[in-house]
Amino acid sequence: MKNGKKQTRLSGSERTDQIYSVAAQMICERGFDATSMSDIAEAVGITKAGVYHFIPSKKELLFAIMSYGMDTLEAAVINPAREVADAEQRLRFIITNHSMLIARSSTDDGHSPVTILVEEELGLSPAHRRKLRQRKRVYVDLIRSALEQLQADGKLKDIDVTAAAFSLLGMIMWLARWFRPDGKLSREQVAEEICKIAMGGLLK
Amino acid sequence: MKNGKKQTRLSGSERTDQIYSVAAQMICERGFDATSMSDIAEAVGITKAGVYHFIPSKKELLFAIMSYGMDTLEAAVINPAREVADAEQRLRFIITNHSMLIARSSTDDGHSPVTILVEEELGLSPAHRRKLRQRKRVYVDLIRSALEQLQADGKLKDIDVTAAAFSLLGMIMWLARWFRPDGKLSREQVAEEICKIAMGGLLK
DNA sequence: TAACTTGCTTACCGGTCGGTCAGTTAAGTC
DNA sequence: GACTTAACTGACCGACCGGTAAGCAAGTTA
Repeated sequence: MKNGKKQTRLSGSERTDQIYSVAAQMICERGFDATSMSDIAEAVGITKAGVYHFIPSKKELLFAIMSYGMDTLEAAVINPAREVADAEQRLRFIITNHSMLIARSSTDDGHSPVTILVEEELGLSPAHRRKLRQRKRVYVDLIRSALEQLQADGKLKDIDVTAAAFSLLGMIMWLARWFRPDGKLSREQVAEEICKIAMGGLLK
Repeated sequence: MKNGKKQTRLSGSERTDQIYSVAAQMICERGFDATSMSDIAEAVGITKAGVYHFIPSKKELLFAIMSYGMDTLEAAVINPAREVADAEQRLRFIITNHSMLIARSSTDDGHSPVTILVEEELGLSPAHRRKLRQRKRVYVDLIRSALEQLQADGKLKDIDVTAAAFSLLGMIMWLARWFRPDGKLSREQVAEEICKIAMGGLLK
């Protein structure tokens, strides 16, 4: 111990959790390439080699963080949505809850693992990219099937279902780029606005 | 000349144009960080030092490419839109033409300078970022003012204008992520679909 | 107390990055 | 053919990257 920095030794799982958490925050704020393993190590308070005692590689780290983002989305939006029987209510649920999730994790200069799901695909290996894409496809299919059901019920406007599904997602994901928690609209309000606009554009 | 590669000497402006064009394509396809100056040099057919004879730095290169993307957007969408007197028609013009522009430059694995305007902000210096943000703000203000005019005319639904403007942009920008020229919808069709969905969500 | 495990450090590796510099070579001009 | 200009090369630089090997030191177990 040469300087005043705290030198607390942590248990393996504690340290691992801390590394993932710190790395997630840094990567979301500054980008994957702009965040070096030494940066992460310094922020955690140990050496780079110390980090590699717990983490196999930088790519695995990114994959784990993005998987965590997907886990969050599934837990907060996708799985609960499946419990909603009515198609229109299910769609409303998806829009508002996903919007809230994005808005909740937006800060002034950083994003959460839920939002970098989209941005850092280039850093992944082909195998990892394939896995995450598949999970995303499940989500898109959930939205599309809700739209198709509405179409079958004659409630949908005369629009292409695919274009509708992705336009919906675009509105929601774009939130991360402009929403500010200290703005004039609260998280709840902005989620409500997006739901209004989207449902107005889709339903007859 | 050691191998069979062509060794045509070009004039300064020709070479400069070629470098910008090749670099733009590569950076859009593979990302800014994943494209090294040596990669660009090799693709152009000269040495890295040769590239630096025409280009001051990598950051300037990125800024120039993104500025070009913004130029394109202004020429194809923003400036012509100002000539449309009716607010509703102006909004329709913006949506369809911006969508067409995005769709036109989407390929299977690459994007054009118009689409990376969004993705590679992190690679810019603060001063450059500020300049581009200001140009983007002008565009957002154009959309917002059209919406406000519609609101004053009582044609707009009861929605927040800011949320509406950004939702619109989200739908359009997201196109770059899912539209494929070989898909079942043509560029014109997809632009029309987005216009329908958006206008349906915004207008009474 | 001795053996073992494990959290962690110091020192280092090969490789690549953006960028520079001192020249070399081709083309244009007089 | 001499001179100038400008396109371009080859060799190199320091910095930093992701990742590793060997060993130390603190806690656990026998």
